[in-house]
Amino acid sequence: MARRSGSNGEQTARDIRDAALRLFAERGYAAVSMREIARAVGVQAGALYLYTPDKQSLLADLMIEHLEALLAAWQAARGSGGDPRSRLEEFVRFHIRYHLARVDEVFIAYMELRNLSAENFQKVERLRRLYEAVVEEILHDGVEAGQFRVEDPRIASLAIIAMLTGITTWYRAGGRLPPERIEKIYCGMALRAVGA
Amino acid sequence: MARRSGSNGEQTARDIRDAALRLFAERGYAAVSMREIARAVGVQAGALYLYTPDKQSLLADLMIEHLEALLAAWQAARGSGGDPRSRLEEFVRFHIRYHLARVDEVFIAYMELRNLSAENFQKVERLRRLYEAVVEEILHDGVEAGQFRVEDPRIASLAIIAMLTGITTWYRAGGRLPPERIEKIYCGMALRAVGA
DNA sequence: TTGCCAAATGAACGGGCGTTCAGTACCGTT
DNA sequence: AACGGTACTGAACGCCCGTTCATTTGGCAA
Repeated sequence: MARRSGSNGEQTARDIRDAALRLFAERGYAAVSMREIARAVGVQAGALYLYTPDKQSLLADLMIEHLEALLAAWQAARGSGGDPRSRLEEFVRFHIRYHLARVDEVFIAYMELRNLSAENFQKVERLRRLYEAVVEEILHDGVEAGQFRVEDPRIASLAIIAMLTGITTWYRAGGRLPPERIEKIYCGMALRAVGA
Repeated sequence: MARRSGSNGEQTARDIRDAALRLFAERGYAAVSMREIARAVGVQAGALYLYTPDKQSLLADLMIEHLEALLAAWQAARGSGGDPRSRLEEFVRFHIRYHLARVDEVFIAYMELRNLSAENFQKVERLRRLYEAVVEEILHDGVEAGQFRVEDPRIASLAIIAMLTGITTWYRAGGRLPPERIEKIYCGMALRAVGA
């Protein structure tokens, strides 16, 4: 056998991406071998190299694509302005909804930073900071408008993001609380945390 | 060469523990080899097996010892009672102080859960839940006493712990903010988050 | 000085790793 | 029916992995 009947390059590319995402999230980048990814896709290990230059890039691409999609989704979802209080609420709801639908991507983007090359790490770090800046700006505006009571907007933004992203470590679809309920609870906590 | 002059079993055991801790935290359990740990200690890989049955146990011991020490430290540090508000503040300050002094242990206990055997995972999970229960109980008491406004004590405790533990991902000794300042900022946010 | 235990060596085991590449099967076009 | 490109195989490369074990050395007591 060589080429299999009905095979198609674009489909295989997607399959590889999906398998790598799932396996990396389940067991960690370093613990997953190229042969395992290949087996999950249904090809030999060598075939993976038609779609990625190396294992590193497979990971880096997953992370970068995730963060770029996250930022793009926020740009698309955010309203045109409004007061800081409602902007923060909008952000919290967006963040939770987006992250709960993509637990694997989020997990990887958090856990596998140290397996990136210096170059890829910088790219990811830049995107992450852009996202953090979204919250920081809202908090900053809220302080200026006298709506929030925050000692240090940078720290507060990190605290809120950590609080929200922590959900992905325990959330299971069909668990005790439905997503809307979780959204509401965290909204309340985040707003109160910044004195709104 | 076989035994080296001045060598001592207990010292080597400590050295192995410390090297494993540092390397696992730096690069991840799966990415660190027994030979690397041995090199950091200054022995051959085979010598490690005089001190640990296998690589797994090295990781599991680090995590279990950390969590047991954390719980013991809280028992020793906690006051005799007081109202929920001051108990929560006491907890937040304790948590931050303890965690900032042990970033490597915390990092490992967070990141390497999936590299544990089922048996070791359960042990660790049990200890982690005991620690989470500390916060949950404070919140529960605070709600009963009418001091806190919390929709779901379990969720709120996870949210607070996630917020606090997130500090370890960006904190660097000698950074912009001194630990006392960080303590104060997070204390304010945590208390406000639960409506205190 | 001999004997013994503790502490460690270093070689070996079987196996898996990421990656490369010459060769091959399938497919759409001519 | 022949062809050319796309998609893939399967074997091989050199290397590193966790773990075991017979052997060697250092220190101490008799």
